[in-house]
Amino acid sequence: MGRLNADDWARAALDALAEGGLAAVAVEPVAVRLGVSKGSFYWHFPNRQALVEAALERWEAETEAVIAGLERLRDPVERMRVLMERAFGDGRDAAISFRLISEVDDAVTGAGSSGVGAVVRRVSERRLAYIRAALEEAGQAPEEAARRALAAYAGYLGLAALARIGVAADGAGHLADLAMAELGLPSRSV
Amino acid sequence: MGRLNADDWARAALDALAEGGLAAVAVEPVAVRLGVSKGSFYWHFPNRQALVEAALERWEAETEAVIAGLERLRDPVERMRVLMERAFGDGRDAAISFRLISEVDDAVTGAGSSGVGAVVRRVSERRLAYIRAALEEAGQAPEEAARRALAAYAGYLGLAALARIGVAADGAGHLADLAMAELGLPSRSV
DNA sequence: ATCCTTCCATACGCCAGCGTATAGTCCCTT
DNA sequence: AAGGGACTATACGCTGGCGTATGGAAGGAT
Repeated sequence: MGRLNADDWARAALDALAEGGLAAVAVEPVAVRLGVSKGSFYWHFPNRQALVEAALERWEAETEAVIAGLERLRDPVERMRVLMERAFGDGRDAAISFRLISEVDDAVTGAGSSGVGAVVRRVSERRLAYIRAALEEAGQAPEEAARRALAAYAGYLGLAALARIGVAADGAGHLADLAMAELGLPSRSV
Repeated sequence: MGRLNADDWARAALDALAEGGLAAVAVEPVAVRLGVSKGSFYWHFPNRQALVEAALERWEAETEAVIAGLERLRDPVERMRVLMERAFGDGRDAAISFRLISEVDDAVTGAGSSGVGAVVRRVSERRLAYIRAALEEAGQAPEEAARRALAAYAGYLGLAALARIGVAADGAGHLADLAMAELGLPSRSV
């Protein structure tokens, strides 16, 4: 592992975030993870805050990438099925999402000092809006779509949390089917 | 606020936990919250770990108290309705629950150094088992009851998370009805 | 071959929180 | 009133993480 660039640090920071939460996105620990000293870090970034922001940026970009990938599917039901299977198959994103939300700066909705709140809120809304849109495209009334999207995404977050402590068995396909049912969509091709 | 006892500290620690997560259950900050210096703390407790455990103990006891209260209701459907209204009306317990889960010691399922994992797992299972039992008593098949209980509790956690960042409007009664539907139970007296 | 840019290591000062030691203060008992 | 137990304040050393300063190495350009 030769020289590093800012992106290597951002990637490692996101990994640390998934594993240990925001507190783990710390300069010295991540430096150890990269087998390097923090002297390297302060070359690429001005401070720790910038590292956190870089990790969040990557996370947000991943959401956009997933959505962009789904857009190639014409059938909204198919899009949701692929999304659910992907969502419940991974676990990494759910871990990040959940941790981020729970660690949003103490001031509940207020403009947190670190700006984490804004990103988390933006990404959450984006995902909900995307699911809502797909459900409406599939023929559901706006109100019903909103309700189901919220229930499904909340379930996604909660399930990830429970899976993390080993309470919910994380059978991938099984959970995806359950989520599809909650969305009011058929699990297999009509 | 005269002299303090260990219970005062435990109560304050649980408050801190609800607001700022495990990291906020720190000796000096809680001392400030109590308007006292940490000299007091180390008289009542041997170390910080003991304070965390005391807070967790209180939290677990609250769960048992709620269950004990529900047991006075004969109809399982009624029990669940009261539980859901209480659950979605408060928000404090949900905040504690999902923060605790998300902050369980980095080693995912492993025996965490602080023992937080064990308590969280125990409480989560207890709640799920209680809901499952009520659903079965209400006539649902074991498998269905397990599925619905899990979905409802996961939704509870996720919704609390989303409400925290202001994404899900937290209309109390509305959410309770939604949860009852997810449990496959009627929202109002038959 | 030398220089300059890029990247990294080491050493330092700083702060917050943990835990300890020590010296109180208040109140209750006798 | 004197003594002792219950509770608290203050001061200290220690650790981990932040940020700075400074001095290299490594490799391409000339």
